[in-house]
Amino acid sequence: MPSPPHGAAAHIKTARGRPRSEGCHGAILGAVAELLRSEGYGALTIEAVARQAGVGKQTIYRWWRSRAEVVLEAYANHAASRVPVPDLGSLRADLEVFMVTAFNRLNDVSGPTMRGLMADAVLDPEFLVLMREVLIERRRGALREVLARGAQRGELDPAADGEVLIDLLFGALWHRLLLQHAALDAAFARQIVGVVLDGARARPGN
Amino acid sequence: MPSPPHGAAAHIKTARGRPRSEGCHGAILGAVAELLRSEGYGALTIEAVARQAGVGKQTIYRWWRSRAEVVLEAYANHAASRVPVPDLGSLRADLEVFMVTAFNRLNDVSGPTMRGLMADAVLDPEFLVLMREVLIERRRGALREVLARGAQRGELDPAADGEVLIDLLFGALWHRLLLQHAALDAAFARQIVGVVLDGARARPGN
Amino acid sequence: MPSPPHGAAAHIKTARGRPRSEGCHGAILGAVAELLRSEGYGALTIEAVARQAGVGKQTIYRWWRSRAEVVLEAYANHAASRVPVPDLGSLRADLEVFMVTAFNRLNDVSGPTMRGLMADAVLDPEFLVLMREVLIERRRGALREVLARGAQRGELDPAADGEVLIDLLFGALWHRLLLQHAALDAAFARQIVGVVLDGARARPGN
Amino acid sequence: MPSPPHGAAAHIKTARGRPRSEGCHGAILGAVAELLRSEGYGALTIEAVARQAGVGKQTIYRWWRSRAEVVLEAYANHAASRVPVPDLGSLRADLEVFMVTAFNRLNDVSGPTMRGLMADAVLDPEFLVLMREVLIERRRGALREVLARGAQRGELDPAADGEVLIDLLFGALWHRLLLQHAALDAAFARQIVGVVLDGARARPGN
DNA sequence: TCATAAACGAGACGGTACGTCTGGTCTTTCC
DNA sequence: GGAAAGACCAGACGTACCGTCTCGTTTATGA
Repeated sequence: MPSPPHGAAAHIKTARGRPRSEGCHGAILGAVAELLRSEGYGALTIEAVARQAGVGKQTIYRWWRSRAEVVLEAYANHAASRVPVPDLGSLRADLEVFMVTAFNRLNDVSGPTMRGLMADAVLDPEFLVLMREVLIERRRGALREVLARGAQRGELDPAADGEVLIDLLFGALWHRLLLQHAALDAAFARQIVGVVLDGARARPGN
Repeated sequence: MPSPPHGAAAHIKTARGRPRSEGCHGAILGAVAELLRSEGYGALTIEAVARQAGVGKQTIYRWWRSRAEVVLEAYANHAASRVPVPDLGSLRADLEVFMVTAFNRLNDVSGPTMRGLMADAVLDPEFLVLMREVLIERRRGALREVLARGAQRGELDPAADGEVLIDLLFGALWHRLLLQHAALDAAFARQIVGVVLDGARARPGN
Repeated sequence: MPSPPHGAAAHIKTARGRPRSEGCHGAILGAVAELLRSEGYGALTIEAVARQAGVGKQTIYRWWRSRAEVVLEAYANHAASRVPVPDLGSLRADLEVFMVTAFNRLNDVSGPTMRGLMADAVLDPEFLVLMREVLIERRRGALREVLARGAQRGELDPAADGEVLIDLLFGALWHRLLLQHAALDAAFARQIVGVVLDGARARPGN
Repeated sequence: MPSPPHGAAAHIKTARGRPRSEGCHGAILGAVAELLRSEGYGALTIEAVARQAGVGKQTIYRWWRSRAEVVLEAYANHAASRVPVPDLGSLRADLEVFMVTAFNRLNDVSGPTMRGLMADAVLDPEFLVLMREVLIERRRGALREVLARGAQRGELDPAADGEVLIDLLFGALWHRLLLQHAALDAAFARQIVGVVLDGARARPGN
């Protein structure tokens, strides 16, 4: 993420005085990553980040508007910038791989962070917009690509609305991620892709 | 909700001391409803509830463990106790009606509350368990009933896993509710039910 | 009192960050004085002081450890810094004037405050030490001076222990102040000084 | 102390209903003594006493008005009922023995309790009256007796005011007890009695 | 013998204040 | 003139006691 966040916009002019320290910026993001790892999202307060990073609170507020925005950038930096788009020649295979890849990342480390970000987004409309743009939309785009490739191959009913399919697939993912009532595993990936492609309706000929 | 909440559990025996006042209990829930309506989930603090209800803070903590638990009970009391299960003779119709009914409730008033509850559940594992039990599971049960009726009628592929279908349908609902990137309307209900039943795969004969 | 109170100790070095606001410090002491006057020692809570001074509670705790310490400083500021030491050429006259002066101050305004401070000191050993240092010892010193002058003039029995005389005189003062069983008036001053100098023993020659 | 305390006054009439339990009364006083010993005056709350005594709070309030009143009675019960009045044939000896006896009791166990009672008395005028009556006045009376005996023997200057002497002697005692700046020991007893009887003034002939 | 009435243990109740924590903002000095 | 440091106002947090108020139960007296 390039991240000249809020306020800094349109600093095309000379930028007098001491330039903003990239070192600070990095130290803050590093502190966030460290705290997420060691204490969890709940313990992540602006004050704790400032302490951990050896930075004044004001410096954090100069670059970001809220805890959630810092975390979002720290998270985006480290892992999410590239969402790989599989291309195996089959829509079903592509979707399954895509979902399993996403599941794996969530199960490994990023699950708690994503859950925390979503919680903050729900309570903070301004951040919700940002998160949709830099996190959600990026992933929807990747999935959209997969679907488009399938459509080109003629694997998709032309009447199907891609956005709805994306809502179904990501919806199922987020549902289990947030509620934790069942695992995000390969079986689940296969099942939701199966239903979304084939439907659950009984068919005479089967 | 029957709700002899925490600590009071299983006091079938004598129940000594002054009994807890149902009046207080109700006043608190009423205050929560009022504050949710007038100020929103964010402004809902224990202190504000106590003030509004004319009650000591300790009295709230005596009945509930956290803000989220009070809200959950207030919400469950007023609207959620009865989840209607449509029975129109067709699985597709039943599902569509079920989803549209849910959407309407969310669009009318309970959307913000549900979003707030989910945010708290994500940050508080203890509450997550409670919320799954009294809110989520109740709704899943209703949907499960609808699916079971369809299966009995032979409308469902016997190989389909009901829980997965439920995750897909509720996942899509929660996804749009939380991210607010698109409306929860009848069209969306029709679309997701359509995909879940028929699949999005292109079919030669169609 | 110069008063860079607790925690700030020995900051001879640079003192980074925003310096503590003398304005706040003064506003708090002013609020304490005002509340003591209008509501009395009992009504003086940290929260009331913060409210009256337009200050956060934390700011009070940053400067002082307890209610009693704030009051002590407020009191010391306004009245006690200078304990006048009379010098009339006679030990008896000096002692009587000293005691009457002290009585007058207590009868006018500072009586209730001194009683409150003593009550807190009795229940809080840490504060007791502080109070002895900045309030009691200062006054004992003044009385010690008076006695020393008398001794120089040869008016005191060289065998007499000054500290014991001070305990007797201040003891009598505090006794009536705390128990309120009799007035602190000029007659009492004359009487205790008389006994302490002359004794109450019957003497043949008298 | 006979102690049919407050409210019960003048029940000449039949006294219907269940009579007050002497067992409770005793259990409460015992709990107070125990708590004073083990936790100190500061930790002594009505709730703690009720818990320790296995008694409802209301029962305590039925007999006494405040914490201080319970403590006062517990203290008076166990030690203070009899203030011994020495009679050795000499005023000086009687006074010294009286003071040393008092000092010893304070140094042994009752010091903290007396200090706590005084702190409460200072903050609670109603209790101050009670404490003067049942604690202070009793002791002043004993000392008054000693002085009267001395006067009868012609050992006291007839012009001396006994109350002032008492204020001086008890004042010195309380002063050191409350401020803890020096020990209450036999030397101090001898010194204050010496000054009060002989005076500290230099005398030509001595 | 049984009704009345007060005391009892228990603990919920409305309050008040506590001391702590965090959020955002501001005000210094240092670089 | 940016940045660290940290003081500032504000206000919620959860806890501790306060003194009062129900409860159901117990223990007396008096009808």
